[in-house]
Amino acid sequence: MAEKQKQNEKKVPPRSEDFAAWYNDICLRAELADYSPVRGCIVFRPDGFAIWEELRDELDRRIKQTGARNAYFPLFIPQSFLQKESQHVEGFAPEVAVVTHGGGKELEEPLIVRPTSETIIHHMMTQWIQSHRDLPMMLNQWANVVRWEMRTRMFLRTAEFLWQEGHTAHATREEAERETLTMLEVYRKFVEEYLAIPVVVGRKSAAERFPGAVETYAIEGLMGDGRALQCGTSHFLGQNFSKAFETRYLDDQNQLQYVWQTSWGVSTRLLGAIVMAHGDDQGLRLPPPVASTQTVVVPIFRKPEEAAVVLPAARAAFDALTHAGIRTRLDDREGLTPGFKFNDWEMRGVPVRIEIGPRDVASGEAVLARRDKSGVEAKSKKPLASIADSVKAMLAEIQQSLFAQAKAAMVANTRQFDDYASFKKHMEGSGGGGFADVYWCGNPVCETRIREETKATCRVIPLEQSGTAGKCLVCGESASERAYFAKAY
RNA sequence: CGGGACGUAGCGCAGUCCGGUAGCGCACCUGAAUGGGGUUCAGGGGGUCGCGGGUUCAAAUCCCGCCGUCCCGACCA
Repeated sequence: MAEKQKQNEKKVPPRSEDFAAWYNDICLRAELADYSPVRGCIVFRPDGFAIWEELRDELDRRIKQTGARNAYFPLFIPQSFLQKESQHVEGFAPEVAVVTHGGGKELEEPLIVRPTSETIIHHMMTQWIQSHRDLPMMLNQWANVVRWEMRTRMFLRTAEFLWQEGHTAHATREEAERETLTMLEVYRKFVEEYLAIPVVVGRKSAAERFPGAVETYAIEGLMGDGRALQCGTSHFLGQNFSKAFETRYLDDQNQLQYVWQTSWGVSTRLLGAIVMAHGDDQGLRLPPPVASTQTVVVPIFRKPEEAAVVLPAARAAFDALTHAGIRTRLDDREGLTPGFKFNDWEMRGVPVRIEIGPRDVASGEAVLARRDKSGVEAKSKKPLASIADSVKAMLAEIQQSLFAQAKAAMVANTRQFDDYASFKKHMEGSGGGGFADVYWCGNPVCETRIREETKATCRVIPLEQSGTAGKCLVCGESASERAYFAKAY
């Protein structure tokens, strides 16, 4: 009840007090999304969808640079397709939505609403691939998928979500493995550079692997509460699907061969990652590249004669910024105090706010307030004449600083443990606990014990290893690799 | 799917025990003043009390049934 009452107060609940309530409240208040009448589904409001659009456009460019091309496959998939790969069906069947009726009649074969598109895309690839000259085949699609989840959380887990799923087929194992890692690196760079969210990169344990994959790789971020969030995955599928779907080609020796495949994706979950990795007590803090409003101009005046000088100056600044390619808004709403507007735009995460009042017009300056800092550090005066240059430079600095802050938080929240008791004690505490960097022998029994006793799971086995061996945190047997464990979303 | 709570204005809630004119805060609309960090005052609009049935002169309130939502546990991008 206390949680509900907070939503009605003016102030955002402090992030540190109740992270879950804070997160929900921010998503709703900043108008990123709203609940829908359909259980488990959310509505993306314009401010939230704009972030997705910016992110999507940039990632789409980067994906195309690797040689993949976009296509679009149907939402409906024959139920029998899902059943062709045994691991795959086992993993997805429980959460699949099934269409049994259409046109007023029961369908001869039920259709599933795609939870992911491996099966239908591989089915089509089988038709399209005959020769080694048809390879590699690299496809990507931007689509919605449905997974019937029992528990949902805004952006992080919803019954329907938007994503990008890449599917590639290659002549050799080596080439497919290389593609898997290439895309993993595309995701790492994208999430770190564009969203300013630092991640750890690595391989998933067998238990966390994508159903049907030989190997799954992921990038994992750490959220503001110390819990981990999987931000993107890249799977090496081996020949599991090509054997199930008979996807074969004739090689240059005229021998029939099964193709080697990959799939990789990121979803609207990244919006949740942005909120949780950067947000603070005042609300959202958007990385400039994805902010639908990068800067807002707030004119300040009391009397009509002040408005007469301030408003034209504010409009001139707005025009200059817009012409410089900066996504700008002019907040000339009447009847709201400047203080209210400041708080409002801070809550919505706008990176730079520009205050223009009579004093500023007189001195030919404007007050710039940057969202990545607080207090006196956040405000500075800049000449109105070159406002666009100042804002542009500031946006770049903010991007760097948001990443640096998130990186520092991740480093501070990553701890090495070499005895199980202290690890367990640390993870048992309330809150996330951050990343635990530990030696693990690779035995699923040890992994299960950790999960059951601490709720932490193996997030990733980092690609970069020191090379030195140690003893497994749980069983004490020799372990050749370190793994990151954390409580995850 | 198991355990708990809840459903009354757009949102958050009181009223339910003990039946008797539908209430508060926020938001919204109008007006005036205010305006460099969440303004103030005045006036105003808005509800088949989740749905269906029953008891009663009378039901938000009591009884029965249904539906839905949220929280906690097992599975998941």
